[in-house]
Amino acid sequence: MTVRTRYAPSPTGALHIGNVRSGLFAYLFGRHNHGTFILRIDDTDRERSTKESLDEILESLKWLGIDWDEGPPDPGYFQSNRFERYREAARQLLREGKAYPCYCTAAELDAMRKQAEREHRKPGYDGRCREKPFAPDLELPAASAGRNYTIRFRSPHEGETVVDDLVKGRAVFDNAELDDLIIFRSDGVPTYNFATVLDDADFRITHVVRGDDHLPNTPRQMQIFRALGMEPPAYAHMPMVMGPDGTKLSKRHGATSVFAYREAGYLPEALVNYLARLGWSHGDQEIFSREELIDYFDFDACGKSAGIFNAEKLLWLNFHYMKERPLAALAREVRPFIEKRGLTIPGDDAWLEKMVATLRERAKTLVELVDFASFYLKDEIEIDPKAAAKFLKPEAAEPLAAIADELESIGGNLNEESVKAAFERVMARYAMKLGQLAQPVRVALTGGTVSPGIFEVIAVLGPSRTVTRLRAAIRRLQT
RNA sequence: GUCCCCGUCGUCUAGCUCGGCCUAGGACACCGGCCUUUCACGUCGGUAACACGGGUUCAAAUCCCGUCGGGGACGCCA
Repeated sequence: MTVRTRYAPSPTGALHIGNVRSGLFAYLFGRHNHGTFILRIDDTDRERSTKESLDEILESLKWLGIDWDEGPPDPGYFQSNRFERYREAARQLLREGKAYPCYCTAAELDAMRKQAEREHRKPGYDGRCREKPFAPDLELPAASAGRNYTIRFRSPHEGETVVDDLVKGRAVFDNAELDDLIIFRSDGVPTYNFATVLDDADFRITHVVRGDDHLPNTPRQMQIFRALGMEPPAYAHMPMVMGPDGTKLSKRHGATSVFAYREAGYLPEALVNYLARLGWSHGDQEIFSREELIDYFDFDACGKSAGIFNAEKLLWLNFHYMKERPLAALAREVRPFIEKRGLTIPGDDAWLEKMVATLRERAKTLVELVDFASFYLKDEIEIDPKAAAKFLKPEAAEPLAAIADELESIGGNLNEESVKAAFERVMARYAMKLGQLAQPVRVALTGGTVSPGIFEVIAVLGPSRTVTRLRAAIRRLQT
């Protein structure tokens, strides 16, 4: 049997990193088994579904490198195009007496829930319309017809439903606990639990991989499968991702969308590696290529407990992947972040690569790298007054002038080696240590006391900007 | 409240299936040393956990029971 897995996001908002992790696991399991990975769009809620969020979801998945074998743009993979199929299935259940109309109003249901809560029972539907007679060829509700009833699934009350979960193990639900859920709303729209079952059935999904917040839905979905005369697929419920406060990760925990991480200068490999490693492991290994992830992925190696999202570890992984990227590729990634700030790059690709090379071990994200790069990119630098007070003192003027002259005469032959030689000559002349000369130069060239190695900085900056800045600093300390 | 799930360093985890190799390993973070022109990188070292209580056993992080704690679900949302 060929494995078929699916990911079924709702286009009602940004693609959330907690949510996309379930998709990643479904993808990895599918690929690991040389199966088919399907993307399906759960857009039954037409009110909240938007084209924008659909586009964002698709683009986020592509950015992460999660590619699907079946799905959009094929219209057959949108729930909104499958309504007739859901209606047909609902009519079948009605004919067979496995579903029934419910005429309760929202207010009645609400009162029912409150009552149950008072009596310390599970709030749920009490089945008051369950035994009312109805015509087996009853029309389905429709918004246009204004039919004021819903269709409920007649859930078996006897026995129990067993979920043999691939991650969690066996979970047993007493059928008496499961109330009759609505499968069709009064406006003629099928509900999630019903549409999902039909989709999983029709697309011949063999393994449903999703977050464990869906575990309580599973016995209900299994019952619907059986009522429809089909066997349910296998289920794998992944533990959820929590925020630092230990509750379900949500917007109030800060950046949670895939786009937000892309904009913050993260590399997709880092996010994928992090998400995969949260809740799954392969011995002591921390770094995984996509191929390794696919090779090693297995539900047996998935943990059962929820994990807290740790931004620091993601940062460390991102740093790792930035160092690992070939320089030219990293420079290409950096470019748009520079442009986004309205800065221009004063050199060609080779220059940009040299610049990036000096910064890549000092930045954990692309954004941070560009933050550090501003002294390379701007014509006018701002000198930190505290740094100036400490290093740009009158006695620095002479050596600074000397190094400026040296560098000016090197001119076009300037490189790390020739800069180093120039520094050594000046240090010898004034009997200085490298630190005594390097710090004032650093402040003059970068505006602060922290930067890449001073020889590299000068080599990247080039003779003319270097000399200009040195002389500006000399003028500054003389006034 | 009811049902379901979960419980190893602050965090992610290895070990738990088949009890002894665990004076519990790795990673992030943190602290300290080294390297050093600053900051980083790197490198070396350190602090830090089997939720608790009962069993079973010669022996339990590993098996059983209970307690406590955390999370999730209880919608004409998905």
